[in-house]
Amino acid sequence: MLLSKACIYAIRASLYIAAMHEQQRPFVPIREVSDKLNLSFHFLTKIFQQLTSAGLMKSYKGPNGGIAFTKKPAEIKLIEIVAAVDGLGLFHECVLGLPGCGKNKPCPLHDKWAYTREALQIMFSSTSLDELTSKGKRMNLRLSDEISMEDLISP
Amino acid sequence: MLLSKACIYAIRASLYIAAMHEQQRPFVPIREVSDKLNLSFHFLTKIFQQLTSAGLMKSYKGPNGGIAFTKKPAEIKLIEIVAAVDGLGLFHECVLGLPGCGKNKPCPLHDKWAYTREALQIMFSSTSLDELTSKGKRMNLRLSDEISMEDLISP
DNA sequence: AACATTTAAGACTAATTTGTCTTAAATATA
DNA sequence: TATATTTAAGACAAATTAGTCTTAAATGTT
Ligand code: SF4
Ligand code: SF4
Repeated sequence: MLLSKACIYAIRASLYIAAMHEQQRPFVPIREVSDKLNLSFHFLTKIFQQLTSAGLMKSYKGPNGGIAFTKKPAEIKLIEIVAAVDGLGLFHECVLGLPGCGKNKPCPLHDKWAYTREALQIMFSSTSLDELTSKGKRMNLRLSDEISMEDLISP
Repeated sequence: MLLSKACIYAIRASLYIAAMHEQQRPFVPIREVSDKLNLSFHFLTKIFQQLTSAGLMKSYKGPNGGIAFTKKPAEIKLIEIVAAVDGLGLFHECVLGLPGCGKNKPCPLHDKWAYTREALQIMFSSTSLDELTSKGKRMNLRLSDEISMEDLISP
């Protein structure tokens, strides 16, 4: 699996929150996200704690509280979420799990892997949340096996 | 992590066996592989069982026994090993873990992911074992944090 | 036949990831 | 102040992956 479950959930949840952000609802309660996306509330809470401690989100307790991004969704790239949850190893490490990739003489797999690894990195670092949410309303970005971005146009 | 540990070990071990194959030693004892590559003998045994039951390898018991490929290393692509151990999900499934990728309207991530996913698939399906072992002798393909392909030229 | 070598199979343990639950702290509102 | 809402933190449990161990079966050698 490319991304851990926690990381996948983090991205899906981020897309939901980005969509709410566009509707002038910066702080979204975690419970709402977990309900809508059919994710475990407590598990999601822990995931969001990773995102907040990475500086990507801020939280507010109490009624009308919730979590919100610290930047506009247009400025948040998917790779920041991946980095906060799974780390950046995928984009730097050896596909065969050996230490010190490409440090000395590169191996014969290296060129191919380095190319593919960079394609991965480019994909995650060139895609912003708002790009997906705005396109998602037209293009059927699903956030769970039940709901699409389209369903979120009016909450 | 892109590939499971089992899958990584399978590839490393396959490269070792392919190198031995080129030296006219088709059947290699699992113990030799686990010793040289510093892998758990029993764990590796189970991994090889997956490869044999997938038809990729054959085994022979008793003295001078071991395991060997059923085809020449030139004809074995890395993706066959990945398929036998981790399956082909990586090359077909949604990066966000949602079912039915691209079935209905594709999502906005789809084009990017489909491209990257195909790059992965091409990398594994265009690379054969002998390509790595023969280049590996010149180019420093490591099989563990200790051993390079170069070290295997004379056993 | 007896013995040593080697893979097969499966039970078992350990580590990691995933998910649940409880309690505490912060905040808003009445 | 009392109460309801919400995140924080951490203990706990379940599931998956990784790794170990024991016994059996097959094969070659003496
Ligand atoms: S050079 Fe190739 S095998 Fe060596 S560490 Fe990098 S990707 Fe892995
Ligand atoms: S279209 Fe995109 S989000 Fe939808 S299943 Fe495929 S990769 Fe995943």
